Amino acid sequence: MPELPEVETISRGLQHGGNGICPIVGKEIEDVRVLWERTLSNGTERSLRKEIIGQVIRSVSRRGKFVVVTLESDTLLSHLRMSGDLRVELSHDSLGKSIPVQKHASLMIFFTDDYRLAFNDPRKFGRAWFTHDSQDILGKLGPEPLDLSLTAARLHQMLIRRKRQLKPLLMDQAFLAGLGNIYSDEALHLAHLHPLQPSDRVTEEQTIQLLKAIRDVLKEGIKRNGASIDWVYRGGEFQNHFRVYQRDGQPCAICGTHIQRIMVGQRSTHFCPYCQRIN
DNA sequence: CCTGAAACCTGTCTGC
DNA sequence: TGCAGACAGGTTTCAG
Repeated sequence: MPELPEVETISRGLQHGGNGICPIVGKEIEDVRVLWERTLSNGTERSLRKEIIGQVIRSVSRRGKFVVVTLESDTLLSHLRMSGDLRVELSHDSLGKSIPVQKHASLMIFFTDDYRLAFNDPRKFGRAWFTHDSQDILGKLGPEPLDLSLTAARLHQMLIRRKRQLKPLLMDQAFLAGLGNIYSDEALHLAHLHPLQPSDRVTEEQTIQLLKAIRDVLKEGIKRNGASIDWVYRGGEFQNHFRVYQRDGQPCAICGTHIQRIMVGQRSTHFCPYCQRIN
C-alpha cells in the first residue's frame, strides 16, 4: 500500500486540495454505495447510509496509514492496503450525463454538489470503517514516527525490550505507525543497519541514527508527494530517488557494492551488504 | 514471544 | 502467441 508519505499526500489533498485533488471539507454527503462488500469492515451499506447521509465533512487527516475523515458525529476511516486509492471526481459531465465509476471502484460517497469520493482498489484488500470512536481502531497503533514526542531514548527502550528482526519490527504498525516495505528498506540503508539485525542489540547511538533516517526518508517522501510504482500512479515522484528499494544488482551510492535482495518476513528486502552489517 | 506460511485479490511482467 | 509462475506500497490468522 501506500505508506505514510503516500497517505499523507492523499489526506492533505482531500483536506486542502493540491496534487490534483479537490478538497472535500465542507461537502455534504448525499448518498453512499458499497460496490465490494468486504471493503466495509463494520456495518452494511444500509446501516452506513442511514448513519452518514446528511452529514458534512469536517476535516481529513492521517494516522499511521489510515485516512481519517471526520464527519459531524462520526469518523470514516480508510486503509488503502496494497492498491487502494481515493479520488474526488464529478458525477456528471458538462452535458448532465452521468460519468461511470471506475472498473475497480469498491466504495463511493456522493456529495450534494455533484462531486463524489471514489475508493478504487483493484486488489480489493482496502478497508473502510465508520465509527463513533476512532480510537477503537487507531488506538492499537504505535507512535507516529514524525511526532517529536518520540525520542531516540524511548525508541531505544522499545527496541531492546523486544527481540525481533529489525525490519519486520519497524513495519509492525503496533510498534511504529506508518512504515511499509519501501520506507523501511530506505531508512535502514540510511541508518547503516541490517534488516535482520536483532532489535535488542541495536545500540543507543544506532537508534539515534535510525530515528533520524526514518524521519529523513519520510520527509523526503512527503516532499515528493510519495512514490508511484507499478500501475498505481498517484502523482508522486519519490520512486526516482530510491537508494535501495528495487535496486538489487545496482551499485550502492555510498560504497559501490551491489545492492542485494533477500526475503524477510515474506517481503522482498533490499540492502547494501557492505554498509549494512549485523552487530 | 518470535518466525514463517497462507490467505485475501487482480494485474503485470518474464521466461519457456 | 500462450501460459505458468513470480511478484507487487499490507494485514490477519494460524502453526510450530
